[in-house]
Amino acid sequence: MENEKKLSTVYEPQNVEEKWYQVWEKEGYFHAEANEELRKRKAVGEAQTFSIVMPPPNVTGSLHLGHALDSTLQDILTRWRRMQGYHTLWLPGTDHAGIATQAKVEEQLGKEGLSKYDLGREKFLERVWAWKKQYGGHITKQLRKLGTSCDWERERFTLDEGCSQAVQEVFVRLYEKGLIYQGNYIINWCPKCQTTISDIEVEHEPHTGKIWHIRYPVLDDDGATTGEYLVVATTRPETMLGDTAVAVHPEDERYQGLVGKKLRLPLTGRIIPVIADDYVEREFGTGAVKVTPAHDPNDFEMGLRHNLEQITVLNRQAVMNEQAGSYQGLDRYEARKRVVADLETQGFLVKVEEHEHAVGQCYRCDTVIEPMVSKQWFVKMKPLAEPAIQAVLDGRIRFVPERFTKIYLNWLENIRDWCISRQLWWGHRIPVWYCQDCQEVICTKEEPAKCPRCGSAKLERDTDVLDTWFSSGLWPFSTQGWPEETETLGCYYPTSVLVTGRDIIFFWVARMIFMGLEFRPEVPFRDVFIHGLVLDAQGRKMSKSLGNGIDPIEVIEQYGADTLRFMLITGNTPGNDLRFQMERLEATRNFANKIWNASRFALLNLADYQEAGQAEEKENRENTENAENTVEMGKSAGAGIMAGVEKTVEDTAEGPLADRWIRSRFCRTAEEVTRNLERYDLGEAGRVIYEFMWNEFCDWYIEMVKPRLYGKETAASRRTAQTVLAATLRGTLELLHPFMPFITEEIWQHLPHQGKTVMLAPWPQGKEAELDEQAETEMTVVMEVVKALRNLRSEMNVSPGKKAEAVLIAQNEAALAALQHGEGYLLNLAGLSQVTILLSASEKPEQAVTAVVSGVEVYLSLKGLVDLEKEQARLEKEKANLEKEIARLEGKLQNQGFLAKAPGEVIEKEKGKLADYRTKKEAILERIASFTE
RNA sequence: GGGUGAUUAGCUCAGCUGGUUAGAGCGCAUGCCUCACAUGCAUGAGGUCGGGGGUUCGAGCCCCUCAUCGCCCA
Repeated sequence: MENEKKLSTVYEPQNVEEKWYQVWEKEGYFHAEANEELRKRKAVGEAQTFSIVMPPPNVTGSLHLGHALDSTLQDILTRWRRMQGYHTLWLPGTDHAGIATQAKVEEQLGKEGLSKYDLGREKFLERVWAWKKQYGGHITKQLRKLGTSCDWERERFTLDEGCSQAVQEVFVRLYEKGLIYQGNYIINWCPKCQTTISDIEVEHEPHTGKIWHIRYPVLDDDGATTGEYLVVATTRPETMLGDTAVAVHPEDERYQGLVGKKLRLPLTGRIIPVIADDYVEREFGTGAVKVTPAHDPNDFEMGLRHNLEQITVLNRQAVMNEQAGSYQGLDRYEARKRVVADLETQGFLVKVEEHEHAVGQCYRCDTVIEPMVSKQWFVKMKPLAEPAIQAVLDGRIRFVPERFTKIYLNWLENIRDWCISRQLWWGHRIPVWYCQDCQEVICTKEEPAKCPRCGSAKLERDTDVLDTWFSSGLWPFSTQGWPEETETLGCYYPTSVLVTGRDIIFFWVARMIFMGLEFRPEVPFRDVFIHGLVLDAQGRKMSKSLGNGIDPIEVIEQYGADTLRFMLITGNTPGNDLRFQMERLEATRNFANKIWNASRFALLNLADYQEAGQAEEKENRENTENAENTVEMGKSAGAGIMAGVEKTVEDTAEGPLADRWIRSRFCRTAEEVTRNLERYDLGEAGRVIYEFMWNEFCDWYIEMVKPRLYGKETAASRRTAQTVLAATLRGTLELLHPFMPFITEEIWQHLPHQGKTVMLAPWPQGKEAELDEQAETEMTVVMEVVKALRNLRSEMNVSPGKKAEAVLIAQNEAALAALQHGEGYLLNLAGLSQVTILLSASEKPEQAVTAVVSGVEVYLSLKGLVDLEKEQARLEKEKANLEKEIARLEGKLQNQGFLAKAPGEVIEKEKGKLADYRTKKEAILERIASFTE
């Protein structure tokens, strides 16, 4: 029995969450309508739409905390706007993730002792599709557990038919416009993944390596050695086999005489020139650099400037090739050792030093990238970047927080062409065919039957696929049916906001912007809302290798999705990283539990509160009859009372102080939450609700209305309390719903309400009529007095059960009124048997301890218990405190500069404070004096 | 090297356009199983707001500079 009772006081999210998600999805609450009528109504301003495309997670991946944060933010915005009456579309989907997915399937094949070449392209792709089918639903199921209210009916996949159409269309159009070209350039080659990767997929990690100083013999005009040497410094000696020059700075005096001279490359004996190029940093190494145009991006550029030969010495496995002479067949690191050893024995090695430098690695597998010259497809970036820069500069697209604008602009302003071909099989195959007879290059959406130039039918398609980000870049419109002019596009494009992590601005955000601007008349989204990363408790990135990752699904199972969501978004401010701390998770779980118990309290006291509106109540019950977890909440009120609630709430303008106060506070809270949501400060919005719910609603309001609910006052008073309690709790749950969708729905269903789901309840707005300045001021006085009394009790060790007597002396009429209105609360909340409220009494209590709050002298009678010395010490301390403040304020108010320059209201405020402190001090002094009499 | 963020209570973080006796949660101390909640209630202790300059009547907030940590770019 006792056990059972204990259980019921704890909120158990598991059943609740599962249950409600199914209802929501089944009822179609997530679905966004798109039709001509809506488009027209939107056009004339009769309807508003709100749309987000979800950053598509890797189709075969699992949810991590980054997704959880990202999705929670999007869900909050979507649910909030939906409640505000917007037509909302949150479009979900997944990404085919070229390299990642292919690698997983290859790994699987490897376990069977097979390689993709054993299967061939077609069979291999069948395997990948099968893999996708098997694991592809995993992450979307996980997203559902989180409560995401996205329109699953519109779920898309970057490799589905529609998206593929869009990709082909875009490729062909860019090709025809000359913005896609094929060429031999230096690219980043990953020897492990066996594909090119783009510049931003290369990560630069600092490494402690070595730098070798090598002497290259100088030749005279006849090709004979002069006995002179030019010493170069390099971190990659093995690439010297592909050197085609040595470069020095044109103004470097040390080497003035050498420019134009020839050198004999050690080991190979090749004759190479000394060139002058201002790329060379004079201070670095010896100021002379070997130039290997085929294996270094900077050398490549230099090579173009000086028309140098490109000699490729490494093959695609990063093994030395036939150009490497006797080093052929050696891995690049093995070759390095051999080259160095040979240089040393042949006397060309001058010295070796420790050297810290950045090494480019593959973002996926960490393998050191090999820059290589290779024939690849590129997107010409300058013409595309320009409008993308402009759109942000002129404010058509806005970054939130604003500081990310600069990061975006910097990148686009220094952009290089984008290598988009990948030597993979899993992806969008490049829509280009080569005529085997006349070498014609044919770029077209439909497979051509014959060569348009020579008529040959011997056509072969390009074997490469496109960078995954190429298709992701089209996501905002490819998912909405483009290139068709669909109703969805008409209703929901441009999208309202893009929500994503700051690590993905270049990869994705920038590309969507320039693609969107190129292919649609408008920007793809208005706002870009950037959030930080979720780090572990020590502030490190979560990673597989560190093993410090936390599985959001485990968290959800243990604490509930509501808790995870709320914890993730209230833990920091926009754009900043978040440390994931279990302690905070527990604190948030406690908040959920607090809501649960406050609601239990409310429902227990609303059991007889549903007589009116029987019919609607019945309907309402039908909606919630599967609410099994809440048997104890079962006797809930129906919706029919709503009409009565509205009316009664307004009537309370003259009603009990507590009611007027909480309604006023609720209105302000609603306003503040809305304001924060509008500026994307979701964390602050959440915190505001938390504070209202816990501190004001639970700690004060509920405590204040208990006597009324327990029938200690009139029936009318009880009924009003019920009305306000129900309406305020319901409203707070509505405010909280976007943040904690499950628990709010569960409870909302049991409270008096209208409609079928809190998801579609109107967003609470602060009603002007319910704002009540006076009630707030009076309640502040009451609360301060209660706190003062509690403090006195605590300091004087008055046991909690013991009732005490208090005398309160108001120092002005307003305070007097407040105390009179709040008398009942004072008795209850401060544990008093009796309270005497006076206006400036001549006689003050004898056996009592004292405190002074704004406008009120507080006396707690303690017959025979007052330790005079202790009490005096306490008062002296308070006096000192006040004197310090008074001195500070006096100084301030005597400062002519302050009086002359500060705004009037600030001066008034300071004067008010000073007067208040002086009155307090007055009272304290009087009290102290009374002891010494 | 360039850019950027952080630095506020023991810990994790708030502090919006400069004016509060600088806040919260956790932790800590003390007292409470008060008929919604001990995942709770009440009370309290704890901060020279990283250092140094400056602007201002007034700086946690603005400017300069230095330091430490982190991220991005080269």
